[in-house]
Amino acid sequence: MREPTFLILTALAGGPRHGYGIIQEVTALSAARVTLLPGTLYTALDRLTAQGLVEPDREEVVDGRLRRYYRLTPGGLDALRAETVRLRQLATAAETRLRALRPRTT
Amino acid sequence: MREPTFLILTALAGGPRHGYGIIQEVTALSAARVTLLPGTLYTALDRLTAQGLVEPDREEVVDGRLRRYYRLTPGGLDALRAETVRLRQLATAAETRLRALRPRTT
DNA sequence: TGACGATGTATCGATCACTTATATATGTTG
DNA sequence: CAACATATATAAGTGATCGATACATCGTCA
Repeated sequence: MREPTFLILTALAGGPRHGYGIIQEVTALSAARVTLLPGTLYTALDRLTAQGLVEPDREEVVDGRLRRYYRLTPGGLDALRAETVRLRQLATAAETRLRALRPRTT
Repeated sequence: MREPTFLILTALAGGPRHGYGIIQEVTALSAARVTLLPGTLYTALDRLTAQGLVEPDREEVVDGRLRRYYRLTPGGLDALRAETVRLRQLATAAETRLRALRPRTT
């Protein structure tokens, strides 16, 4: 799973969101480091839906504009949990080696 | 940067390694979760060399077989550090949301 | 009123890292 | 002598993302 996909699932862990809302949420939770492009978002939502990690929630019309909401499935939540563990393990493994590289330089 | 690339840099943070040695190192530090394939490794080494993150170290012949060693460049070390911070932040952001999802279920 | 930017969804082509498969060669082990 | 570990290399294919474009509504500003 790549970064944009991971961030989409993370955003949806905060509750159902519509596409544009996910973009804003991802911008916020990544401290503006990642800005989802429409091409990435909507193809990812289709793919995640096909994989059963995400599902349509509801549709609303606000100010004449359609909002299509999505939510995490139980499987999507599991996938997010597993992926989070994986990322933390990767980070920890690298941090251990980086720390060993400068043993008390101070 | 994808997982295999990250693990290659992490392996090289432990000192210069030759290709096959990197494969073994990555298997070890990922707890056998990731097994680098030759196609992934050698194309990644070429790419990382072209990007200046890795450079040739030395060559040895052991038991009639060539070993081509690589080492991290200062830029490669910086990239690994930055990437590690990024992964840690991603994991932390997701963990925060996952924790909020079940507030003291016990 | 007319242009621009924010909101909102959609799709196509290109890129890039990775996978899969294959190739070649040597040393060790059964 | 066959199978496996060691060691490097490359070509074809896949899949997620990027970049670009498209279309429509609403609010703002000149």
